Amino acid sequence: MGDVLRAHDVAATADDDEAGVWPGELDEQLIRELLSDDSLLGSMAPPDDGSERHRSCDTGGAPAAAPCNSGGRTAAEHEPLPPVSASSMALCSSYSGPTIRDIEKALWSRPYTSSQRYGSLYFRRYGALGTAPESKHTTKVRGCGGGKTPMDGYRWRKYGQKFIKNNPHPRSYYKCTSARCSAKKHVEKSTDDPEMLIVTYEGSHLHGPQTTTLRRLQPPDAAADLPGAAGDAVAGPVIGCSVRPSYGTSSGDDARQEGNEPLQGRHEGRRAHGAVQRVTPTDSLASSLPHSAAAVDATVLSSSSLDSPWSLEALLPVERI
DNA sequence: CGACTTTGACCGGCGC
DNA sequence: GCGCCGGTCAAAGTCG
Repeated sequence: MGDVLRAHDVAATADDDEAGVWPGELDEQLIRELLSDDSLLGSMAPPDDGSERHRSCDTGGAPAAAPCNSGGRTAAEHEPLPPVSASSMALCSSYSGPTIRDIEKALWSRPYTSSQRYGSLYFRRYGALGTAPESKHTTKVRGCGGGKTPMDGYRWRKYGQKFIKNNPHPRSYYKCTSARCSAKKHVEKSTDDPEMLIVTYEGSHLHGPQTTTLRRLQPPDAAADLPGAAGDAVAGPVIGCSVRPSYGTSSGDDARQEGNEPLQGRHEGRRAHGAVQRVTPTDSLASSLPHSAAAVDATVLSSSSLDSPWSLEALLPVERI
């Protein structure tokens, strides 16, 4: 992490001289605000052993959950963490999500150097929130049973769905629910193999993986035997397949929708533009009830993914496109 | 009631 | 200029 800090400091200094487009103070203030969020704090546990147990970004293909912007944990390392509540302690004690090392690696997996990254020209052109073209990446993941999308530790809000030309399956559009985070993704089934989902991430997260909101917590009976759901409530970010019924993160819901065939009759005529499909609550519920956990692809919820939910194994980029 | 999804409409880029 | 297409918006609906 020290490397990140150093790079950040150097870059900030350089930028202050040049244009002040990306002042370090602003950076840290922003991060500090983001980290002040309880849900985020819970997910930002201290590194455990710093070992190579988590290989989140080794491949450079961790787009799925890599908070690849803003120096991630920088401010938190500068500042002592605020006192944590008992619940936060509980969160941390059972936390098995990304470590600082993961975030660090994610940061350094970016295809540009620190000077490029913080260069004023770069930010003048693309803005400071990580929406540069370089931050767009596509991965191919295996859908969880029924075409469900593995959760990637972030909370997404669906804001659109559309049928794309030459693909019988709809593409769903998601934004990160975190305030000021510009990360987006869209998910669509592969035309070649409906079991495979093509997930395209655009922009970068300004924060670590997110827990779900307490309001959305699953009743114990429904979540108890579900690897992803069980960890959801107490163990930080959820990675893996969503088996949550109708609520939870959107990344699970997208799969819920995509697991159903489009309503041919109603929207066939306007597929190419604005075509949408409606999934009845009954269908979505049935397809995502606990029993479907048995259908979860073994490669998705491997033991390693349970140990380190934020690891890339859990994020399942079967193939980087 | 708030969070979230659905879905028709709208907008801008691009090729012809 | 026109039409196609992908991406986004926002009101309405859904759910617990």
